[in-house]
Amino acid sequence: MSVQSHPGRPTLEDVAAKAGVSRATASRVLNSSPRVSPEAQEAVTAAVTALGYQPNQAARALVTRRTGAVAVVFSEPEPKIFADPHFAWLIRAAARSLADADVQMVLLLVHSPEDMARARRFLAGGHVDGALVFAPHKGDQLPAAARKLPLPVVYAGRPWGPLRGLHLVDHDNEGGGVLATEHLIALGRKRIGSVTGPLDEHSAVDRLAGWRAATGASDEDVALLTEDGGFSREGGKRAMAALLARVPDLDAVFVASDLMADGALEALRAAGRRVPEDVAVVGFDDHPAIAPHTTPPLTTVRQDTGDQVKHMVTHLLRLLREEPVRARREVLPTALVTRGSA
Amino acid sequence: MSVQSHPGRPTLEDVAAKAGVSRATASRVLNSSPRVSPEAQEAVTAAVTALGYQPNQAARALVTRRTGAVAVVFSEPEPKIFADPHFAWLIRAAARSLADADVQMVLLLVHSPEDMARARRFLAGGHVDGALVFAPHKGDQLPAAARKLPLPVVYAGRPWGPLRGLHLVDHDNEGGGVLATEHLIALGRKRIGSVTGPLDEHSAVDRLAGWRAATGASDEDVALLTEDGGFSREGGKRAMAALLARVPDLDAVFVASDLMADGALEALRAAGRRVPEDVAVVGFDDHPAIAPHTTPPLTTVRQDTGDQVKHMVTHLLRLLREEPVRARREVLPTALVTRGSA
DNA sequence: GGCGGCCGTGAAAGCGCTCTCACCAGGGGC
DNA sequence: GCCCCTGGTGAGAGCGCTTTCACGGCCGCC
Repeated sequence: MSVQSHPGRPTLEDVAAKAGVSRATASRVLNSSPRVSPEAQEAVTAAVTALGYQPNQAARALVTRRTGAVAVVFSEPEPKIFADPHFAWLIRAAARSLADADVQMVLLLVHSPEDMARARRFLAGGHVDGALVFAPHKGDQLPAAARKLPLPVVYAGRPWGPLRGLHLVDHDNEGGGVLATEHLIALGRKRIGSVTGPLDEHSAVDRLAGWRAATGASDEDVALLTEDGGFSREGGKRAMAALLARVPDLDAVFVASDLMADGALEALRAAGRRVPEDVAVVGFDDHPAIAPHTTPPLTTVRQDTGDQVKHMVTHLLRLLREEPVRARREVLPTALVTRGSA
Repeated sequence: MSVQSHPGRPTLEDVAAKAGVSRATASRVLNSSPRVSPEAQEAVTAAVTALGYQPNQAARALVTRRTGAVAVVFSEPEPKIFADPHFAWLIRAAARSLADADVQMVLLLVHSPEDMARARRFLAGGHVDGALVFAPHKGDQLPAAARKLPLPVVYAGRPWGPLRGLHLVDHDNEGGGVLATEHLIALGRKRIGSVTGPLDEHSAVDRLAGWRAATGASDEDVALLTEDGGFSREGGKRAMAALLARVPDLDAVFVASDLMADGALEALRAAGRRVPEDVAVVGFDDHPAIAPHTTPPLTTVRQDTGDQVKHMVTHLLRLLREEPVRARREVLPTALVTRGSA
């Protein structure tokens, strides 16, 4: 004989009745409030399992003003999201970190102005408690729009525009660039070029800055020795070919992403240059699906993307709980991983 | 002077007050109920914009018993989700289709038994109105678990286990396999092999069945002329190499995915075979990031993944609205796309 | 002119939960 | 012996919305 007199999912009322306590006490047990007697605790727990009770999220959200969901927003032109395995990686890392924290992940992919409007509406609509935003490109409207929202946001990397008040988790891209380039210098290389990412992304700018700091390159050097590879495999190939044509005596290159480095290696093969004998190559990312599998295996700068996302999630959860955060901006270290290419 | 006397987001009450109507009428306008006078309509709309009103989802969900969210579940071993661009494509297609329908997408990635338990709990928890499930592997517990839930679910492709009562959108994989193989036969090829996907996926089994139907292969032929490439680039390369070693006079091969075909082409190059002169190759997927860019460009069987996901979403939404669905199972057509490889 | 019907509207119930507040024991301090 | 405090509990308000129900006014019909 069931305590429920009505159909459908059991409510807290049903649980309370079955446990012989009030709804308030049942609620206290569910939210593990300290002031509940062991007996009540046990009775309620038993009733919950017996009834297969699941709290109604909507009702809970209505009173707590918490949805238990977080948006993960990628603002990136369409093709990128397919071609670059980095994104799959980021999405997966976010899914895992958020699942571990028992918050649900609502994925927003922003490709067009309409998508932007929709995302803005969505974020303003109170569907989520906070957001993780990946919007690296210069001119992206999202960060500006997001900061008007009364919604905690943590950025991946440094977005463009004023940083004041923003929370972000970045990697030490410049430091990584220095690491890569100094490694090449230590190998005795003299003509060191760089295939850069698109310079409308801070990460690309910073990695280039690292190369420049280590080489002490002049403006003319930069124009001569660097080429934008757009963070794509094809772009890396094209940029490498261009660099070789312009600087035939190039003996090393710092390529600002593993995906581009894979393309660059192809271009070097096509040009008949041996790696690392003729040209040493250092990548960036230490992407597990790329760096160990290139020919030769790629020496690269390791950045732990999973770790970055984990930090972002931790940071956001702290903001949601209104706990003090150590710093608004976290910068994670990078490290050199030596393999065959340099 | 604001009508609101309290801080925070405006409520429907505020809108109603500002528009000079009751909360009920304001609600009717928001839900575009037919029986509202034009004046009331206008007044409410004006008040909404003036106040920047956004309905509280939780409150709405509480009474309508609708969350406005749908889960998208991928049950797939971990490495796959990185390496295969197909997934990024699926995720993007789902994001777009769901966004168009104004429902939010909650992404669930299931890699481990713990993930499974969590996903099950989540789906049972009433967080979402329905689910799109991608769980192609034999032995996956998810479909069995999901069918116990009082939750509309639409599957991508044919899951294993009893199909009774399941809603799914599949591609005509067998028909595609026939198409590919008959094309090779029409080219006059005599020794036609196949690199298959993992045979714990129905799509792989069906594509192989298509090849078999077209070639009329015996069981011994199957053992000799086919090799599992695991739907990965590396696997395709390895399987192709094995096939070449076993059947030196092979003059054509149907490779059951573009990613594997890319690997197979590499293996053929390494073995010094010309494509299509010595060995003709037909892939499967017509993946836009792969098929047009292989060397030579890949002749392949087109399946429109975006379309599949769109059908899944439409089907699910129909289920959610409790509208009649034409059929529980939809099978989308495939078509041959001729490029350079065959 | 009277009446039924329909249209637009508002009052109010209630969705399932959390949390404040009040209450009641019981124990310890004076 | 009285009071205060503390730990456990329950009654009930209220979160913001949808939706039922009842009501008043207007039209058209006989």
